[in-house]
Amino acid sequence: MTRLSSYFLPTLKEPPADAEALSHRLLVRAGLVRQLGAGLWTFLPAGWRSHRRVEAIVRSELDAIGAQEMLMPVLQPADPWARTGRLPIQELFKVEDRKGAEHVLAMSHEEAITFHVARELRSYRDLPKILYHFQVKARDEPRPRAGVLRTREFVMKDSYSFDADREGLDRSYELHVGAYDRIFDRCGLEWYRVASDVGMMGGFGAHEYMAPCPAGENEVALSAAGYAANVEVASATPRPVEGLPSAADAPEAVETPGQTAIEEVSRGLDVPAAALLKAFPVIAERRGPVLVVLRGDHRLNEIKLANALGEAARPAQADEVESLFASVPGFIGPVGTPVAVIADRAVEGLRGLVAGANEADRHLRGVEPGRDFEPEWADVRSVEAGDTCPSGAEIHLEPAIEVGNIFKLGMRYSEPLGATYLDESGTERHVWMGSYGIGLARIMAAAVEQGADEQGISWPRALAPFDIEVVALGKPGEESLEVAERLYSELGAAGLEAVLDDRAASAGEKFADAELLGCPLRLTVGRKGIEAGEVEAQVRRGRERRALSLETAAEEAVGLWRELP
RNA sequence: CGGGGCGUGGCGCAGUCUGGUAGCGCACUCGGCUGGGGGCCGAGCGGUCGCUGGUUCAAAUCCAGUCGCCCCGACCA
Repeated sequence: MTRLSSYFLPTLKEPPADAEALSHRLLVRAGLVRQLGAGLWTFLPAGWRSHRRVEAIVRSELDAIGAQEMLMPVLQPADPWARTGRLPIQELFKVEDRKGAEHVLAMSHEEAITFHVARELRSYRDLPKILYHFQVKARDEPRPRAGVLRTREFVMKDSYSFDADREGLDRSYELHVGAYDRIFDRCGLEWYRVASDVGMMGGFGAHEYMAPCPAGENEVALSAAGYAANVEVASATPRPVEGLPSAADAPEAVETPGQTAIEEVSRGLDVPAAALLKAFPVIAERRGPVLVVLRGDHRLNEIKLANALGEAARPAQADEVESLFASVPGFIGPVGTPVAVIADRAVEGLRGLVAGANEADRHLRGVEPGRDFEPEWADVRSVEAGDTCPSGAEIHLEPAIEVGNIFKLGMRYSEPLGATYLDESGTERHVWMGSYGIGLARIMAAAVEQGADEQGISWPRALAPFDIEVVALGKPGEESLEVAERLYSELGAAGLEAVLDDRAASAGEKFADAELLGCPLRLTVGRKGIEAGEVEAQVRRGRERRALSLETAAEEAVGLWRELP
């Protein structure tokens, strides 16, 4: 019997002063987690129960798609990391053993799993395989933050798929899509699967699972029509420009002394910011100088630009603007520029625009893309609230936390680590891989953020540390404790995990702590209730109360519990 | 890595500017009352003032260094 009188659940009236994020404050206050160092967190008994519930859900859905659980070490020899080129990663913890041999603390397990697969899987008959484990990941984060949301050590479920060809990888990926959708549904989260950037690793496709919450580090673009994308890659139709100046036969120079900012030129010439052409001089790694042109009220999205260029680019320095772009910082524009121009699609078809004249204190008006300069068109701007999605619905932006990701790796690891197999014709081929991660603590934190109210946490039924909290009121020795214990046992017999508040504390303290801990259902047993033949039930979410009959309280409570979210 | 802030009983804070007996609330212990929304009375326990060095008759307070933690940004394979 789990009794609060002896359970290690140190609740706090006030959150630690340095806690800002809601989940951080509440997980600490409710006695679920404690900090050991920057980005290093201990899960106390009740917090670990929640964590394990998440784990159990993840495990059951992965097992259901035929994935096989295993376990790989955190401490690993550095050599495979050197071979895949990941050794220089800043976030990778490096350690030496007593002999001076280089090791790492794994931040993920592609190297380890591929190492094994390369040795053990030889034939197309051995494929496909999906392998996974729950393991601590170590990352030397430049900036841990927000409690358990971004830490230097955390438990992740990561699975890896191994297939003979691209079609096989697609199938393994789709299996994970299904499993992940079910996992986040079962966890009771509001979530979105969004297309994501494949990043510097390349790869063949990736999605992120995002849970909207105020402490989220990412931003997702959502629409009522079901559009969902990470702003890193989101694409949308811009709001039309209002008050565009009339078109001209040819660009005409105007004096704009000292007006280097969009806002200043807009005011000086009395045209909307959207009628300006914003020009970003960048230096691409291989292509060299490129002038990127956007609508004046839009922002450049560096990730989309890198994807459009097919390589990374950096902003040009002031001296480079003069030497390479033959222009003047603040007055740079696409008309007459000696370098290649990439223009955002939002300016396609617009006329009567204003652009920098590539001379100090002058702009051009009446500019028309396609006539006055010939750009390469690309979608390189950041979407913003008020844009419309492909189905025509308005887009809004929300902060969200990434709770999972799925990634088509291809042969990124099987090549350097020599993971090959012989196909039906006896030809040696590389294995096609995918990797799929889920952060367990982040699911907890997201659930807390999404469900909390003024009183504290309100867990989704599937993740609560306990299904039901039974509160026994009255002085020690009174009948209510006996009744509460009986109720606890009946709930256990019915398959629910309860916790009993048998502490010698006042009713107010017990209620406050129960609402802080956030179990979905609270049953209160007190003298008055017993005399009236009743037990009070309070649903945590909404805090609605109702009376249950003393005799059938357990049975009624189980029924009530099953209806909860 | 750039910017900002904070380290004083378990938690939240005051005291630092202007050097002179370390304080408050909560928590905790004991006794009593109360017993359906953090209740009341009384008596207690508990602090190397992050650390090191310096200045001074005297340092939580001034100076130098250092460590730790938080927030914003950058970064986030």
